[in-house]
Amino acid sequence: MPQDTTRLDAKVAFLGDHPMFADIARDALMQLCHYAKTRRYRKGAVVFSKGDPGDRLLVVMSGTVKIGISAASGRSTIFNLVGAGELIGEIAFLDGSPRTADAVANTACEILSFDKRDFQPFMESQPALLLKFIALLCRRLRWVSQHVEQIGLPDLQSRLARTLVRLGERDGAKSPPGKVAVTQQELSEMIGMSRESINRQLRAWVALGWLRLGHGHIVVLDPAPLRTLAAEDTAVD
Amino acid sequence: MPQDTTRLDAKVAFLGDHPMFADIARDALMQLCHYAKTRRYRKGAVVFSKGDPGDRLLVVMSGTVKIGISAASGRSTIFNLVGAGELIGEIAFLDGSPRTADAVANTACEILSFDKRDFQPFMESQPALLLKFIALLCRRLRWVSQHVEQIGLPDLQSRLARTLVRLGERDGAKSPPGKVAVTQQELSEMIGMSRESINRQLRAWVALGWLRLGHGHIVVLDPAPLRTLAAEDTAVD
DNA sequence: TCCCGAATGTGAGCTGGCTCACACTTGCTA
DNA sequence: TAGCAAGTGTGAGCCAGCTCACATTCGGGA
Repeated sequence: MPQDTTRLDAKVAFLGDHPMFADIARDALMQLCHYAKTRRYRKGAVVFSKGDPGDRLLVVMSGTVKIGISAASGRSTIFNLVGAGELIGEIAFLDGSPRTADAVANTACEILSFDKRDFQPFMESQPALLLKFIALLCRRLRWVSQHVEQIGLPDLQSRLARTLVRLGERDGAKSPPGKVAVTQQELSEMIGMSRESINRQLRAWVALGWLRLGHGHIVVLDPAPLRTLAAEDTAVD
Repeated sequence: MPQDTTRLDAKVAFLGDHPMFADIARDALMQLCHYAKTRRYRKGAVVFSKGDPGDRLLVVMSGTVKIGISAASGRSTIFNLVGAGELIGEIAFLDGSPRTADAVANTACEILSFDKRDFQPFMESQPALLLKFIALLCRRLRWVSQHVEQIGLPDLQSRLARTLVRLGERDGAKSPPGKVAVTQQELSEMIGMSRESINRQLRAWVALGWLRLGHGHIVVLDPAPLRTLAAEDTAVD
């Protein structure tokens, strides 16, 4: 099956470039890729839902995925927006309990998945990989903790500023520096404040020349004053 | 030095009972304990501060420790209140970056600490221990993620209810079932709402017979209605 | 090229929770 | 056992941000 070989090659190439898997011996990687499945999702498709068994580890190959919770009331909270190269669903996968959040395709995307049955024995035979997972979990914890910090920030201004800076630091190194691909609706769901209020604050910052707004993205022109606003309690060192 | 032997025995006994270290061979454990230091802190003492190098792994032997951030403005946010047997400082320890939060003794307490120099080589030679750390990090992530979920809950009622239920599930199995050792001030710092508002809501629930309030603790008499209030968006299964 | 849905922009009230300012209660400790 | 600090209880006013209700603008398909 030439088709399968091609796809296998694509998977091996992708993972061989991935910081998480790069150190793994080529033949072990090929072995692993044999078991990995890729699947395409259209925008808005559900990748997994809160409560599902966490029996697969997923890697985003292209597109972006929204990790969050949608309440029955229609209200929803976004924990994280992840892009190509990022692992998702690793928590439930690693500790064997049900998924704690929903994952929804934010754009059309392609996702690689490993079955726990195949991946776990492999993982446990590779202490180096365990260490990578530990590093990944630490990174996630830091990210989520920063999120919790904002609960302490009382006003919209600091919360929004902090979120923009945080997103900017993570994604802003792309094509136009400082560009963050996020809608105001999404910001609202990350921060927990209304879209309207967020829009008003963003406009105010545009007037000051700190930002530029576009459809579905924001360009941070001058991160310095935002960082100052966000600081407030990072006055540690 | 008989003194040292006694203390060593105490450490070995403590760790031997600890779920994280119980599986480790006795002699390896003794080896490890040789390097471990114990230290007492009085109430309010700083165990570590945000920005410090994360070069030690700490285990609370007695008392409770507050993990959080104190802002320059006096405002502070509590991430977690941890008690005897719990590890603290594991994130910075594991990923080698500075501490992301402050740890302050909430009561007088005794804390065991491992130096990274001593512990790391030991850890990396024990894949089983790595898996335990992974499990620990997953538990932490779940805890913190639940915290983030509340950002989405708009009103004080649901946020407070959820936090009480969450604390109750964790600590409530103690002597009087449902007793949570937390002050209203602490609740306020965890939830990010004012102590006064929290007090008013708690009183309302006392009037309904759901709670009993004491100095420095709350007894949840009837968790069911609280759980309902907290649910709102956990309407998954 | 036209259309449609998604995203953004903006005004006008209303109100939950904040702040400030106190009194009261409890339990430790000297 | 008196005193004091920490924790709790409560009123009054005010305002940031919410909700509701639209208009507008963009961008991608048929």
